[in-house]
Amino acid sequence: MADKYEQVLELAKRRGFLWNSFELYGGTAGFFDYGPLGAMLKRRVENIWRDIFVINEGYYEIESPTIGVEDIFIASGHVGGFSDPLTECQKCHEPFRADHLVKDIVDNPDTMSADQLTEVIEKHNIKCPECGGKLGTAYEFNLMFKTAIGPGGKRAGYLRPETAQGMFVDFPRLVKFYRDHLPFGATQIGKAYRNEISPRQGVIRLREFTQAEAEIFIDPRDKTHPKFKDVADMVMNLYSQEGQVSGEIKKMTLGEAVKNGIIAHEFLAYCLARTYQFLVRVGVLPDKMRFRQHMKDEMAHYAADCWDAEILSDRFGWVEVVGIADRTDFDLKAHAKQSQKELSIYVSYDTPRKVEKFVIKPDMGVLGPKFKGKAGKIANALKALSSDQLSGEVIQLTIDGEQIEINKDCVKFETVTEEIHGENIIPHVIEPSFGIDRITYSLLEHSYFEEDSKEKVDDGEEEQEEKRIVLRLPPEVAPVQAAVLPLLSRDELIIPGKEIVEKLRKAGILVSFDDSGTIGRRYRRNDEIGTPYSITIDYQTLDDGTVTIRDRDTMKQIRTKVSDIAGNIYDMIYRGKSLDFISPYSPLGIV
RNA sequence: GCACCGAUGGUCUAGUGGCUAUGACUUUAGCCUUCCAAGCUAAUAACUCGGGUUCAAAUCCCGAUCGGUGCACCA
Repeated sequence: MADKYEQVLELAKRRGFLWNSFELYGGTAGFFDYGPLGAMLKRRVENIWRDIFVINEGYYEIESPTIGVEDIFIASGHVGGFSDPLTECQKCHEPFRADHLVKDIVDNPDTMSADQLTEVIEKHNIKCPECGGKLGTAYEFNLMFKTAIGPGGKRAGYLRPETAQGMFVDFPRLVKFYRDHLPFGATQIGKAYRNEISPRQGVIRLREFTQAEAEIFIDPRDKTHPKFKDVADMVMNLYSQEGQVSGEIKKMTLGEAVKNGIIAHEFLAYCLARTYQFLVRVGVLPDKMRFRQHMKDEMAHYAADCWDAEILSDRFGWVEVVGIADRTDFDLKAHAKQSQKELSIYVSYDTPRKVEKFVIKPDMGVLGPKFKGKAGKIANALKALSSDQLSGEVIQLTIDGEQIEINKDCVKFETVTEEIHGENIIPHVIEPSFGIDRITYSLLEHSYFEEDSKEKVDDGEEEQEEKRIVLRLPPEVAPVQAAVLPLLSRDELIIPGKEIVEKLRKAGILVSFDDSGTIGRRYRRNDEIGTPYSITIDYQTLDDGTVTIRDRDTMKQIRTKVSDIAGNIYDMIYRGKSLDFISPYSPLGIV
């Protein structure tokens, strides 16, 4: 029994959406090509993402290299944490974590190299816990693809396992670009790479995949969102930590969810809303979508809250397609530590704070000439003293082992009240991270419909049902936006058809032309790839300059003037107008 | 990575240790055709790869690759 995945993938393969990569050479698991229609579809999905996050939210897109230097991934934890030392039983071939096997024997197995672990295993004669067989040499399996930068292989480079680090690394530049104001965000759409041990599930788990990520830097003291009120009434399927215990998905508004503490704060909830809008706009069915909160033990230790957008797929069940996390200041702190640079931003207080401060002012006019080269050190030593120590007639100091006496006249001190206007803080990061490939696949699956066509052919003995395959893609993401079809394959219809093609192309519409076979067949061919509108040229076109536009989903047709079609098609694709809102052409001016 | 199952034109599939390896759909060219795939004529196109057994292998055996399923893995 063919399931939907099989049906969708068969269509995707046949019509040029998705192909297994390197098929010519036998293929390799974990890699997919986007064919002509798939690449266009994916690009349109990405552009809608840009429209929402870059244009509307104002989080500019950057582009950083797909190869990163080692320091980045030491800081991010991918070099250490993204790999595990494995050892395999030689007899039953079961793999085990080498460090786990020796943890009762040595103190810090997780800091040991694979060679050291092998040594320990051999010395203590550790056997396979499953079958008692001999264990093989331990090796590190890191999920990052490693390469060498430059000749000699001295400098390690890694293909990035996520795009996020690019935004973190550029943080100081971004702060300047956004002129020292929080919140701000930067986004990136690009490839990431993970050398999965055994990728399965087709396009769901890839070794090379496209991420669209936003890193939004916010003030940790204020996690509200100015536009939250616009989305507070949106109803979502929320599968919270509690809900997962009781197995209950709750429909509720985002306003309620924040108020009841189910979602940690407004900013995160706002990101959920935008994610929902994005997914629906590209063609994911709202009923087959939910937001699942990470359980406490599932969440990274530093994360304040984390929600995944999940999409229901026929074969794979609920598939994570987006992760939305409050990563706090973890990433910036990690890079600050690794790079030895301060990664913070100055923020002003609403009202300046008054702080009492004890100020010591050594009189350099006296100290300088008297102590010459030592004057600087003496001044610093004086500044470190407390008011008690400064209160005597003579102050005793030890500088470089030498006793020095300073007259109290040489140093002034006082308590002053200072106004502090702000401070350097490390922003928190809200990170919505989208798996574009999974989303693209999901919307294909959600758009895929097989319909029984109304006519059944009675073939004498057996009755055959004719089915129509339709991809009900939102017009905005459909790769081919309109098809121009002469009713009959005759020059007098083909020539005006080709003129219409040119006209639509000039209007920026991706259009195909097809004059082969019967008209019905051509409609079906276009239904199958999701072309939303078909324009048919018939003999009336020659008389009065009108054509019909056929709607993919309803199969309804409407007649309109050739001079109007570019505008009409554009409005229907990009402005959400439906066929019903196009005024039909009538020679008498009567509708 | 382990175990089990599978792999035949673009798609779905028939088949057998032995002549030019089925069929349907698709596609292409042409005919026909005034609106929803099924008319006519023709054409293109396949046994996953490597090794072995054999006079002969797409078929049997072994291995690899890819795909599916279960286990492990999925920061």
